[in-house]
Amino acid sequence: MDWFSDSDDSTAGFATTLTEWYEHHKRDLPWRHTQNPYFIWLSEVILQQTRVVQGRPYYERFVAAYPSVQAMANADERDLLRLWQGLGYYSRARNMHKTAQYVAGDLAGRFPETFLDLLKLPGVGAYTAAAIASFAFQEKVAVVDGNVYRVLARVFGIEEDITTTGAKKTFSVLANQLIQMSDNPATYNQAIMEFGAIQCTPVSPDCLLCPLQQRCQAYLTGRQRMLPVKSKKTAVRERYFNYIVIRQGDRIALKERTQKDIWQHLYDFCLIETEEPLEAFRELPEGKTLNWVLQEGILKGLSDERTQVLSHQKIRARFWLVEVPEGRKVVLPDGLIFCKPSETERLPKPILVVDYLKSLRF
DNA sequence: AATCCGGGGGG
DNA sequence: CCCCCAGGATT
Repeated sequence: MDWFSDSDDSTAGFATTLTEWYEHHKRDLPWRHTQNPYFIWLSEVILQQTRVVQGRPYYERFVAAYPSVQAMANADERDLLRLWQGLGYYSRARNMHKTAQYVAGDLAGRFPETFLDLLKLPGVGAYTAAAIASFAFQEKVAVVDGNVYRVLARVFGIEEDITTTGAKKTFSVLANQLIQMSDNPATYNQAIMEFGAIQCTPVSPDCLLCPLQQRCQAYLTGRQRMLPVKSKKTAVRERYFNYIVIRQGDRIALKERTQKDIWQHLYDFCLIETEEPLEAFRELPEGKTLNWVLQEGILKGLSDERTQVLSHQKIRARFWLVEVPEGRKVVLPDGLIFCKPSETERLPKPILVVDYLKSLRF
């Protein structure tokens, strides 16, 4: 399909209009004051599937903690994950560390400078490679993110399902045709994303004050709400987490999550997952060592159900607080280790666990 | 091509 | 309740 067929003039102004809009409406964001690829890369990884307001404070903390790619390469991965705590999609932090070590160790601290070379970095896909290539190195390659899908789908009236491979190709080709009309690819890329985030929002876009109103197919046909087309709804699976919080004195037993599951390499408590909710302490399945802990321990509390919703799962968790008398020699089940409060604080944990620990102090 | 991977905020 | 966010890796 040729999106330019009827009028070259109307689309020629697209990049210009967006760029002008951007100069008047852009937010003042810290990563917009640098062309250093390290900071650009850091901001883009943080902002993957993450709103600016949520990611920004993390960006500030990462810049302060790791002012250079060498500093990040030398960091302990656990500390990186701890700083990432609460952002989600934790493999991003681990891929970020791998890339930092590769750039610092094998490339003498110099980031790759082209889209194709950037694409080879762990955790850097088509979007992030385009962002770095254009923002840091002025390469004329279009970013295609959720904002771009929405803006292009509406302005050009594209009804392809954005979850399909064919549509991704369509949008990428169009976006790269459009960026050719701009003499400043970095600003243009920023502009179209900012426009999607502020003006052409998913629900109730501000069409009445939109500079593209009269050439927006969605507006002209009243289909803003229908575009972009996105078919697949994620199925959410329910899971029941029964946490045994073993405490002796001020120490609590924690365990690294190493299995192929959510929250990989984060720390939580002794976990017994069941197909159905458990209502009573005695219903817990018995493991040999755990059984001993439960026999010798004293049940100090059972929390109400807490839920944590993930993109594909809904976790329903209850916490059994079990106190083991001090001075008692305890053999903890599989992989659990007693941690002092300062150690516990230092380890990366799911928000579900962080919130429970906060409640324990009161 | 499908599925998985977090957490939060807005309507 | 629903949507989706400056996506990427794995299967």
